[in-house]
Amino acid sequence: MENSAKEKEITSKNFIEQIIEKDIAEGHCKKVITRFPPEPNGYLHIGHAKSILLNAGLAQKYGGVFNLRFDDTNPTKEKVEFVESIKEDVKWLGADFEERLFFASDYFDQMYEAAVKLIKKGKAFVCELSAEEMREYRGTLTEPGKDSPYRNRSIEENLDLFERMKNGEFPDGSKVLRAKIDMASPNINMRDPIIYRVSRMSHHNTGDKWCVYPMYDFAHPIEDAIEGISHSICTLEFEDHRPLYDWVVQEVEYEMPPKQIEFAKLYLTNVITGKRYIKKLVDDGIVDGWDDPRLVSIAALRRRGFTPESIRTFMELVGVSKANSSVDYAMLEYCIREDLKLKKPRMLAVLDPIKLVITNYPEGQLEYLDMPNNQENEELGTRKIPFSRELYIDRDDFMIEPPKKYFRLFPGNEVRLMHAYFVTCQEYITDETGKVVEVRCTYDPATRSGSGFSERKVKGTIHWVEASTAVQAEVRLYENLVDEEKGVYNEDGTVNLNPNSLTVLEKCYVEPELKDVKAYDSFQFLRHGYFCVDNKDAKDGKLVFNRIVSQKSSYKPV
RNA sequence: UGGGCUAUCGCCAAACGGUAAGGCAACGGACUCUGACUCCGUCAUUUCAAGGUUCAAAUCCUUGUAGCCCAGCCA
Repeated sequence: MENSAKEKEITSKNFIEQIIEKDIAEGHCKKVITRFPPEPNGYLHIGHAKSILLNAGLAQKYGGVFNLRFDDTNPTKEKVEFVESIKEDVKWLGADFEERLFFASDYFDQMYEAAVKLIKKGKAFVCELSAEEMREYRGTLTEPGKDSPYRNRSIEENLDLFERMKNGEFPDGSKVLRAKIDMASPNINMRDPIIYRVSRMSHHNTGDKWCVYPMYDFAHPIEDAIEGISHSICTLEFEDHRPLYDWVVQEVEYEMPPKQIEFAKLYLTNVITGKRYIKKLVDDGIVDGWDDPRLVSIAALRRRGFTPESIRTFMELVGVSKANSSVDYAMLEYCIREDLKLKKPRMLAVLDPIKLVITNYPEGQLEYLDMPNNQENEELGTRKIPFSRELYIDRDDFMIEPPKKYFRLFPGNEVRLMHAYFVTCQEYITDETGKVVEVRCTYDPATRSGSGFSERKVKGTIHWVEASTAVQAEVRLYENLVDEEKGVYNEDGTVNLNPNSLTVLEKCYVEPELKDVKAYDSFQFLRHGYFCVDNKDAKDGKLVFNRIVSQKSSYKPV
């Protein structure tokens, strides 16, 4: 098959690709090696997905490799359960790290040696200032700091002290190892930064072997250098750390040192990404855990029914730059519609049912009609759908007094029942409150779908399910978790919640074909949008569908 | 008020001194057994602002303005 003209390619190169290509051209980089280096201290969200797919994509594009490395240098915050969930999410996104799964903690020996090397070069010293003193000596944003009184210890003393720190001879927080750089630097990160701290704590990977743990600024460049990372891609807030990164790789004397490149994080409009806010929502029972479909953790997106493909496309559309920006959620919705459109079967589902009785259809008769699974993709084949005298239709497909340009059912009007017959509304029945409970129609047998009938046309086509064979299901509709009008956060730091972020429809009817669906199966429900079987709640026998995204509609009732 | 970074359509984002790509959204219209999809059309005489250099500036220079990040023994 030829690529159709609609296949558009992004031809421009982002700034990182330009840097990499220049490095390759100038011989600074033999092989492109990238990495995603999460700290295993929480669940991944869509922001991480950008970094994962960026790094993995770059490696693939330039024939290099991509590593997954856990940056586990601070045992106080890390847990093995996060290691597992992160591995799962990265794989699900399709970022292939193959066997290259690494842990920063596996490099602790090398980092320790590197620290010793710095001490021997006179570039690091053991400091005994307390945390508060350290802060005072550091200076401020506008004033330089001053040298630690411990800065000029002899190399021998530093070596001895550092070894004893490692051996656990000193309590937590009593001593640190600091790089000797410049207390007057306008860049606070260069004011003799701490590179090792004492923490006599058990580590999830190395157990009780270590009593000292390296700081990020020291550990990270070494991790990158050990793995031969060519381009160490991180977010903007680390820009100020780059001089220190470069200092470390230079002083530890790595050949072909990695190059740090920063890009802007992904923000989405009207979503909550802050860990502490989400935690509060979970604790308060407002959302159903970290994988609540209204959230944008990878687990939530998966449960909601987003596909890895759609997220990859999204990241390509969003692009990479250094400008802080917030991408419209509609772009994500576009990507999932685009991905599912031709791949998924289009099914009949009635979310808010009213009964429709065809008075001139033989009682007790059940016929099966042919319906394509997806009219735009014949490969998905066809199926048989049952039809009889009694059906369900959606409440908003009938109106007693229709406004102008309403094409669906109303008294006296004829419409097509999708893939079935034309029906004309003769009367309707209401309950004591005036609510419509039943619509009574007559049908024209000559108008059967596929029969080639063309005597007359109808303006509206509505969807339906056969009443006796229909399967009951629960459908959950999601809206933004936050109130768009008011903005995400209040002045007091609380979140402006949208009270209608979740609508549960418990009495929906879907066609019998959907009886045996599996978790993560997804479908288009005609007129309603795309839906995914809930993998969590579907387990206890209930048939639960999450709406991934609604169908677009240009019809605006007046 | 020290340092670093950023500013191009409602939202992303190209353009690298040669006369403002593209996508999302929106809005018209055609088509339609989904008011969907598809198709066709509209949508920045101007790039945060003001000056300057140049035959030519979003791109270079100057001076401003706005936003983000940095003073963890977190990453």
